[in-house]
Amino acid sequence: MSEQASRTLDALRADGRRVTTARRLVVESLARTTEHLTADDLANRIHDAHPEIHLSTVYRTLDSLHDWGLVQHVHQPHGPSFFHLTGAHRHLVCEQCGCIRDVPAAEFDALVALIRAHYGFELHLGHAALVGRCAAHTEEAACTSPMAI
Amino acid sequence: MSEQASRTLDALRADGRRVTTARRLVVESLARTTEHLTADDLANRIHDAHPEIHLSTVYRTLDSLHDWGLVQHVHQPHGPSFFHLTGAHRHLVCEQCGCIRDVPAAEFDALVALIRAHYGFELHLGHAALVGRCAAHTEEAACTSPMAI
DNA sequence: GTTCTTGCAAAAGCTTTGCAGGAAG
DNA sequence: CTTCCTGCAAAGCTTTTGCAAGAAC
Repeated sequence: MSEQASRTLDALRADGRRVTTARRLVVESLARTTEHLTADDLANRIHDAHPEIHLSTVYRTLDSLHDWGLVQHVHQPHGPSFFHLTGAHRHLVCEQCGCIRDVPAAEFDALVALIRAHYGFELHLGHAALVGRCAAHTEEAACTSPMAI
Repeated sequence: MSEQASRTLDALRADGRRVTTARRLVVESLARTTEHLTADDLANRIHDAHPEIHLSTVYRTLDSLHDWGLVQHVHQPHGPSFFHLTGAHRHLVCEQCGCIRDVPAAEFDALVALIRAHYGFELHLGHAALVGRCAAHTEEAACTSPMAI
C-alpha cells in the first residue's frame, strides 16, 4: 500500500472512523493512480478483486471521505464527476477531447485574491474543473460568437 | 419584445434558421429577465401562456441557440444548468446558498492570459460557473482540509 | 453489544432521443 | 412541397435513498 494511502487510512482511524474493506479499496485505488477516476471507474477497478463492493457504496465512501477533507470531487460540465485524494492542484478540462490537465493551485492565487478583494467572494477552484481548450484544440473555433467564449 | 430579443431572432433569420413559436418564446423569456433560468424555469414561464411547448423542445431550442452562439449555458456543480443570452460576464455561484453573482469577463483576462502562456490552454470561463463562497458565507469553513479549498 | 456501514433495489433528477405528425419557408 | 422542428413518450446516465443484514470496534 502506498504511503499516501496509509496516511489517509490513519487519518480515518485518528478521527474514530471505521476502516472497512470498501474504504480501504477506494483509498488504495485512488492512491495507486494519477488518473482522474469517476465513481464508476473506481467501482470497476475494485470489482476485479471484490465484486461484492456496490457502486452505491463507492459513492457513499467518496462522499464521506470528501466530508472529512480526504478526497476532492471535481465536477465536469458534461459527464460524471471525478475524484482524487486531496491535493493542491486544479484541473483544466478540454471541452473538445476531454483531456484533463493538472495545474498547481498557486497559478490561481492572484485571481482568487482579486475576486476576494472586488466581490468578497472566496473562490474554491478545486471543486469544479475549469473548462476550455487544450493546446491541441485551441485553433478550432469553440463557438460562433466570441462573446460566448 | 425587447431589442435584444429581436436582434437574436434576426440573427436566426439571417442564418436561414426557422423562427418558430418555441424559439421566439424561449428568446423572449431569456431577454425579459436578468435572472438565471434553468430549462425547467423557462418551460414553466412559457407554459403560463403556451402549455403546449414541451420541456424537451425547450432543451432542444436552447441546444440549438447555443450551437449558434446566441445562448450560453452555464454548468453548476450541483443542480441543473442555467441559460442566458450571450454576453460577456462570468458567474460566481455560492456553494452554500446557491446565489449567483455576475462578474465582468474582464476580471479574468489576466488569468486567461497566464494559463494560455504557461499551458497553451484556452480557458472558456463562460461555460461553467466558478464555485466558492459569497461574502455572506465566507466565514464558515468550506472543508476540513485547507488543501481541498 | 452497540453503532456505524454496506448490499441491494428502487427512485430521483436532469437531459437526450426516436418517431411520426405538423409547421416554416 | 420539401425540409426542419415539435410533441410525446420513453429511456439514458449519474447520483441518492430506505431498509434490513452485517461488520467494526
